[in-house]
Amino acid sequence: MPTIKDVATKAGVSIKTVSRVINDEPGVADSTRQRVNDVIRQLEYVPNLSAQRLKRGRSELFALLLPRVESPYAIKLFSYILREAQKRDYSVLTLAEVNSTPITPAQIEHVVKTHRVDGLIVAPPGADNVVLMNFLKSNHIPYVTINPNLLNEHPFSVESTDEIGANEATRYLISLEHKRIAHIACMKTERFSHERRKGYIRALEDAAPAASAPLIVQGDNSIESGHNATLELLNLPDPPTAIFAGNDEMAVGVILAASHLGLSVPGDLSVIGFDDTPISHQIFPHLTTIAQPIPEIARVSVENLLELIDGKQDVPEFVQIPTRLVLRGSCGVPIQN
Amino acid sequence: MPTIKDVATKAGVSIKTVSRVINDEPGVADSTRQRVNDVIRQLEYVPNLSAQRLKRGRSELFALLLPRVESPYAIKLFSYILREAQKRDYSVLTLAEVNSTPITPAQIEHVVKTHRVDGLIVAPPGADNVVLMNFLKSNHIPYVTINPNLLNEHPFSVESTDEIGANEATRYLISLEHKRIAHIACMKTERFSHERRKGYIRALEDAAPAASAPLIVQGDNSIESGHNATLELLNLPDPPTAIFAGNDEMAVGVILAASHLGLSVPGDLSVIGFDDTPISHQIFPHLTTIAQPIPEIARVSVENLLELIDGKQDVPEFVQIPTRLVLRGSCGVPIQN
DNA sequence: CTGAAAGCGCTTACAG
DNA sequence: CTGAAAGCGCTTACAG
Repeated sequence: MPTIKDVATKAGVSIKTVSRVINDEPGVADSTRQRVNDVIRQLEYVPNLSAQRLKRGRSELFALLLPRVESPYAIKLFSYILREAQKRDYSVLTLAEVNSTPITPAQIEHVVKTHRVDGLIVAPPGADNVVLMNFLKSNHIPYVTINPNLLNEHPFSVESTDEIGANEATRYLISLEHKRIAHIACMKTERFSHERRKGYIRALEDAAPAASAPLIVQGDNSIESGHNATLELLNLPDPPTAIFAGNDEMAVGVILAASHLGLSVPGDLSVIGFDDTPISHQIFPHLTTIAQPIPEIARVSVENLLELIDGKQDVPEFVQIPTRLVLRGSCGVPIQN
Repeated sequence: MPTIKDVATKAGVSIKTVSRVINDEPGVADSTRQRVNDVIRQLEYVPNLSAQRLKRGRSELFALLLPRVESPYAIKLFSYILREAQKRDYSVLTLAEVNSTPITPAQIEHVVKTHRVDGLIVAPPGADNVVLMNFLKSNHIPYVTINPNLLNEHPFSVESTDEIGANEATRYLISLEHKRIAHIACMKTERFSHERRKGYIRALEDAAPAASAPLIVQGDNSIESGHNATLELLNLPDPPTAIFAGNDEMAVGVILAASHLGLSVPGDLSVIGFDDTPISHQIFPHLTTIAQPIPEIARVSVENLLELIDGKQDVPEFVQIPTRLVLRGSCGVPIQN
C-alpha cells in the first residue's frame, strides 16, 4: 500500500503539500495540486484512516442507539444512517437491542469511553432514558435524538411531522367522500400516537359537517389489536366506511378482520396506515399509507451531529421533516354514502 | 484521556511493560502485572484503537456484505455479527442493499481498498457473484461465506442444515399422524430450496407407507405464492391435511388462504414454516417453524474470519450448523384420517 | 505558495 | 522479567 511519502516523492513535493491536497486545504498552487492528484490516482493512494484519526485526536466514529433491530423502522433508519456516515468518512458503532435485551446506560457509558465515540445518534427508547441523557449532557458528548418522546429534554432533535401526516391521511379519506372515518390509535406511551390522533381530529373538525365526529379505538400497535378494533368498529350501529390506522401493522389487522367478515378492501372498507413498513406491500391489497421520511431523517441527523462535533454554533435545535402520502390499493370511494 | 505513558509513569514501569499487560503477553511478573492493572483501572485507561491499528498495520475492520437489509434474516444476522465482532474489538463495515439497489463488485473493491478491511463476511447474493469472489481470491483477501448458493467455489463457508431441518419439519407432521403432507417449494434459484425439498421427500419416503407420496407445488417465497399454492392444493380431489411451506412468508400465505376458504388452522389444516422470521409470531395462529441458527452462524463466521486474518492454518473449510424445530400453534392432529 | 520538524499513542524488533 | 529506541502514517503548529 502506498503512503503519503510515496506520493510526495513521486510528485516531487513535501508530504505536507500532499496532506494539503488530500484535505482540500487552500494554499497550494493549482498546478501542484493537479500534479499531486495525478500521482494519487496513479498509485491508487488512499490515506490511512488510523493515522489520520490518531493525529486528529478523533475517532471519527459515532454511536447509533437503536430500538429492537427486528423492527423495520429501525432497520431502514440504520441503513440510511450508515450510508450517510460513510459518505463523510465516519464509522458507525451500532448498539441495538436484540431479542428485546435492553441496553443499559452503564453499557453505553462503557462503549462511549472505550471507543471514544465523537458523538451519538439516539432513537427511542434510548432517547427517553433520562439517566443516559444526563450522562451525555454532563460529559458534554454531542448527540442528536430522533423522534424522542421526551420533548424539551434534548438540545438537538430530528422529527417527522406525525400530526401533519395523520392530517393528510384523514383528509385523503375525506376527499374520497368518506363521511364516517374511524381511527385506531397507537400506544399512548409514544408521543407520536398523540400527534397522529391530533392530526386525525383536526382533519375531521376542519371538514365538518362533511365528515362526522371522531371515532377512536385504542390499539397497541399490533396486528391483533388492529384486528380486534376493527371487529368492534364494524359492529357499531353506524359503522365507519374508512379506517385510519395509527400504523401499518394495525392496518394489516384491519384488512384481516375485514376478510374474516367477508368484506372486501377497499370495496366495502377503506384502510390507510402509517409508516410505510415492508408489510404494507406484502399484504393484499397493498396498503395506502403515510411514509416516514427516513432517508431525510438519516441525512439531517448525521449532518447535524457532525456539525456539533465540529463545534459549529448554528446547528438547528429542532428539525421537522415532512411525511409523504403513498397511494396504493387499500382506499376507495365508499359504497354507501 | 489517559495514555499508556500516564499508566507507565504512575505504575513505575516502562510503556512496553504496560503494552505487555494490555495485550496479555507473557514475560511480566505477576506482581508487576497486578500493579499495572490496578493503575489501568484507577485511571480508567483504555488503549487508543487508532494508535494500535496504525502500529499493527491492520484496520481491525471487516466488511459484511448483506442482501436487502429490509429482510428480517439479514437484520438478525447483521445484529449478531455486530455483537460478535464487538466482543473481539473488531469493527464492521456493513454494505447492504437498500431498496434493492444492488452493490456492484467495483463498489466493493473500492471500499475494500479505501478502508483496508482485513477481511469480509459475505452472505448471498454477494456470495454468488463470481466477479467479486475472483477479486477477493486473486488479492488474497480473507473471506467467509454464509449459506452460499455456489458450492465448492468458496474456500470457507458456514451453512445451516436445511435438508435436516426440512426433514425434521416433515417428520413432525408425520408424528402427528398426517398422511397427506404437501410442500410449497421456494424459488429454484436458491440452493436451500433444493435442500429443503430433499429433506421433505426423504422424510416421506422413510415413513412410507404411513405417509403418502410427495406432493409439491412451486412457490416464489412470497406470501401471495403461498396463498395461491394452497388454493391449488386444497382443490385437489384428495387434498393434504398438512403443508410444509419452504419459508415463513409462504406459510403465512397458507394461513390466509385457509382463512379465506373458511378453514381453521390447525383444526382443518396444519402448517409449518421455515426460518422463524418475525412474521411467524405476528400471524394467528403463531407459526410452528424451523429456526435458522443465526446466532451460531454469526459466531462461527466471525471466529473463522478472524482466524483466517490471523493466518491460522486449521480453520474449518465447511461448517454446518443445526436448525431447530420451534413449536407454536399452527400444527395439530388431522381431523379426518 | 511550500516545507522541515515534532509528535499523536501505540507496538515491533532488539538488547540486557 | 524489563526497557530504550525506532517508527507506523499521518497532521499540527511554525517558519520562510
